[in-house]
Amino acid sequence: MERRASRPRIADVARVAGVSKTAVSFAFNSPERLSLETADRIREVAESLGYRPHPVARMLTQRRTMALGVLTPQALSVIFSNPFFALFNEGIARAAEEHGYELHFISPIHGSLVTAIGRATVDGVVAIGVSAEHPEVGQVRGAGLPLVLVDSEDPPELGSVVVDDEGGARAAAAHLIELGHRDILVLAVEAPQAVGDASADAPLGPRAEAAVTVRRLRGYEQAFESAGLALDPAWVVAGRASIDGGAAAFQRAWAMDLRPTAVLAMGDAMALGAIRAARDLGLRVPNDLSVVGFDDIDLASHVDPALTTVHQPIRQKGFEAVRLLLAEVEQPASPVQHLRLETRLIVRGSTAPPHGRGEVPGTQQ
Amino acid sequence: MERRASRPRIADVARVAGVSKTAVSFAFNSPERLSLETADRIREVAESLGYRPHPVARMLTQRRTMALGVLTPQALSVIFSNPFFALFNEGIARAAEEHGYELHFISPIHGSLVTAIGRATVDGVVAIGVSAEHPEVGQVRGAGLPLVLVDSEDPPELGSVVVDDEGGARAAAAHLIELGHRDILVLAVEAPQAVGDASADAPLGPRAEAAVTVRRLRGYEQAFESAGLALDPAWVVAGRASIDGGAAAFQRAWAMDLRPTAVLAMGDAMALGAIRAARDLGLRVPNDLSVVGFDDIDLASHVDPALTTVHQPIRQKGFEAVRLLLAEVEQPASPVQHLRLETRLIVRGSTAPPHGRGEVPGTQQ
DNA sequence: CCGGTTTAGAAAACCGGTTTAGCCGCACAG
DNA sequence: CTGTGCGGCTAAACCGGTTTTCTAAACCGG
Repeated sequence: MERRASRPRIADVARVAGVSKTAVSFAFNSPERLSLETADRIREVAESLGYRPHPVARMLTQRRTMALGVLTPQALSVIFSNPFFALFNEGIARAAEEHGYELHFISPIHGSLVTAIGRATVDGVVAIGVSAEHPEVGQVRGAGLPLVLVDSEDPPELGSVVVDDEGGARAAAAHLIELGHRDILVLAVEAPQAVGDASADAPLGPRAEAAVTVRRLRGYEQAFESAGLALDPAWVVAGRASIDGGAAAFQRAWAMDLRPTAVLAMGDAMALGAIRAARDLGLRVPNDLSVVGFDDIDLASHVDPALTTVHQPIRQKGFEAVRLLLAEVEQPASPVQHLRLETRLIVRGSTAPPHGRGEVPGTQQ
Repeated sequence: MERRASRPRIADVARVAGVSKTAVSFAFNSPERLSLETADRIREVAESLGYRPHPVARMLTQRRTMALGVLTPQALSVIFSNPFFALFNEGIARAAEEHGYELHFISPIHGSLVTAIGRATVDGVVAIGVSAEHPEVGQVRGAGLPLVLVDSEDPPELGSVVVDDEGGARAAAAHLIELGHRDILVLAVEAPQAVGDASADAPLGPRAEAAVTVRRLRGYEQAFESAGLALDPAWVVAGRASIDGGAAAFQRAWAMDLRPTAVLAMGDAMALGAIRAARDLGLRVPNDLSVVGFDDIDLASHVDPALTTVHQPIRQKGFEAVRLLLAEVEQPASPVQHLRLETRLIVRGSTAPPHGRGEVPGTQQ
């Protein structure tokens, strides 16, 4: 058995078959330009040698990679441990495989997104958590790659997919107000401290994520105003967008002597954290404290009580982003498209009137 | 503003700077071979033109891609929605980014893993759910790529990372037996029906997953035998490895008039499904039914009651697989390595003595 | 039997870089 | 004054394919 036999090249096949490289290439790519007999013989030889065209060489000549990039300022390991991305990636993946494209994740390498982009061999990029002010956007466009933004519409000449964060937030706040709550704590997402260290090349995600935070906050405010109330900035506490972050933020608020009857969390993970912290303080949810999340991750419907939250179509967001991107990739002349998807409030078991006033829904699945 | 200006090539930089392509290349890769002055001037010109070496061309000459492949027989969208893979990918990602490698997911394209592998531009591959009998293994090796197997040791000449499935299963069964259970239902993972259709090129995952199933089943059996009992094949029911699959399997067993006091599920999702189904039948967990899972996914400790399960270090499995792979990639001479990681039983709230006999642990977090 | 069109395949250019071999001019040793 | 070594850079080969251009033989009608 042949050991360490380095991969056969097209020239090897040509030599063994007694033809030119051209003929071998034709045998695979345009067999009609060869006699049936020759084409068959070449393919047979190729098979026996275990020949496969080298994918990199192929990309170089064809100027396509048949791969799409998913650009995120977060580290890869974060992407995969985050339930939001799990859904988003699922949508992205479904669209990509439907069209026969592979997926490459473009995330900081040794802390640098710039080098990661420089290495990416893709035909187009979907970027999430990134907008105009990021130098990365310019770099991708400089490379001549189509780019579709998710959760940002900022450079308006780029394709984009966003959701109605404002409307969703408005509905969430209105729901609590309608139930009779007045002392409402808002848990905002704080900008994560970049990726590990403040590396030389990038003030990363913060601002783009901030945009989402701002939109949701605006939605909350609108609901307050519509009800003739005002959102006291002292009742807005920021924390990391995780279970622990939510718990910590709630505890901090409690320590500041805030005694809310309800919580508006900007993410389900934070909401779950708030519930945990509240329970540790002896509060019952929803009897003593109502909690509304945001995003509607899978877990939200599986906890007890099931979480009232604002649903946003995360899978679909990924799916559509790839769809728009592929339109640009496959017909470069086509106009960029903008898409805005709806959000909607899903009332489950974690909200009720304050202080046990009125009926208590309990666990209504 | 320059429109559609196609990406500058190295020749453009050379022309503008009045030097050869070689000099430009040196300016970036071996500046010491140029006078400081020339190197600076070239870099300046390159910068002003927005030049970036074309990554594909670079890969071709350097014969490295600085990317690793994650090979799975499952569709990409499955990978991202599965909590097991979420943890596995997290480990993989952490190791890859630590070493400055990108990650490419190699999953069936239009149902064919073979074409996906043919397109993959990577320096090495980690394969999960795949073993000797799969033609894909041969293809990867034929391409001259280092390959590390996860959850299989079958072609022994390949690097591998496995966990002690047998020992974990033994501990799980022993735990139930010790609590006094005798009527124990086993929920096995059934082979998923390939990817969509029975496409021409691949009898995919089934057999490799079956190997894990077999190992766990053997572990259960061993515990039974050690206690002088026997595992009745009629009490082994197969189902899909999901919450719904677990629920369905439990219901099927119930319909067959099996009345277990405990369940050994080969995955946490199945265990959760069994719990749901049992509750729907009016059973209380753990009072009327004890349930033990396998894997210890994140969710396991967050449900109520928290799930007693066999912990396997999934993140670590991914991390170590990449570590072994990189050793082969970076020093091709190095010997392949085999790693076996431990599993351990984690007793939480979903198990108790049968029929409320003895004390009831309740929710002990 | 001849000029023109097909057909089958080869030669060469190309994709966009890196790398090897080598050239040129200058300083320095003999 | 000549040979040698070296710094600084270039020409050309190369990576492994695809694609364009070109050629020789077969075919074809008149």
